[in-house]
Amino acid sequence: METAPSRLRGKASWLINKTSLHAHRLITEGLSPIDARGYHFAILAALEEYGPASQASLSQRCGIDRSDTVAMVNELADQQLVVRAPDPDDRRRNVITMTPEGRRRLDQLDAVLGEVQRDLLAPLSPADRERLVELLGRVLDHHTSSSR
Amino acid sequence: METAPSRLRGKASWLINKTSLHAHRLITEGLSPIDARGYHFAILAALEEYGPASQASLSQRCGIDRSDTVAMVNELADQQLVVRAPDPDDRRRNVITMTPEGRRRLDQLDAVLGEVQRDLLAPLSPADRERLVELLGRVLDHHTSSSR
DNA sequence: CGGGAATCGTGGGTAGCGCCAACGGATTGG
DNA sequence: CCAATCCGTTGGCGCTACCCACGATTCCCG
Repeated sequence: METAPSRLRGKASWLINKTSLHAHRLITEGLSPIDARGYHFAILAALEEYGPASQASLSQRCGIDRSDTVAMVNELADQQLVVRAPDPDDRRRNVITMTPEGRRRLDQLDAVLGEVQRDLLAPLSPADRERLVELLGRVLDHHTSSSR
Repeated sequence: METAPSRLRGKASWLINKTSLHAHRLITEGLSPIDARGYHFAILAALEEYGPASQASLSQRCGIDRSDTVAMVNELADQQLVVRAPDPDDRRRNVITMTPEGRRRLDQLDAVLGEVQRDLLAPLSPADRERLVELLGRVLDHHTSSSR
């Protein structure tokens, strides 16, 4: 196999993009057999951590576009993992609530994604994995706080 | 600002995907004003490091699909940064050669992308940036060697 | 209290990226 | 010499992340 140019290998943006592709592939491979996708996990996780919420706050918390959130909530509602009801206090809003099935589904997705993390970070020691997560978290915090 | 669910923040795949998006945004913002794109840099870098090459070896080295390489070489050739000529030794192949303008362009793109790296990794110390690049490099090596 | 600004859900559309299928021309290997 | 392979090229697909526009609702302020 021919090696990648060292100028590329040294660019963090290149490494991140390529790694992101691998991660994305692993995720869809792991999730599509059980008819799920990454966004489902994000939304369920937000519901579990913060309780019932409007679609707007879900999309803001998960970094998903409002339009796309509609589709995700549709899918989750179709699978009875979530209930969408108009908010009596503010009739512009929908209140999205996780069902018990949704709660179970969240655990299932978390297990699958945990497996994916292990595959993805296979060559790294536990300490190195933590270090990577910490570094990326710092980068992400910086960019999401400065842009908002 | 509402915080992302901790279940998401702990997943390396999520952090990587989000960071990749920021990187991608910074890159296109930096490159589109000068009518360039990330792939251009990749191909020029490969040509500089390994000399004239066929499109097939370029796409393999850069991890770009053969189809997309055609378009990229078209764009680079339109801008006189690269010359495409049939290979007399193997008439299936084209030999792609970087022009002096291409060489200069490579330096320009490298400068812009260097700036992007600085913006992207702004919150990290030089040592941390190196660490991040090293960790991602290990991950990437593992996945590209095991799949090929 | 009234009306303009902002918010929410929703539908529609767009652009780029990564990928695959297929083909004709050329070369290689058995 | 025939089959398998390689190379460049075209065309198309699916997904993701966006953006805009719209009606309905609520908020804010004069």
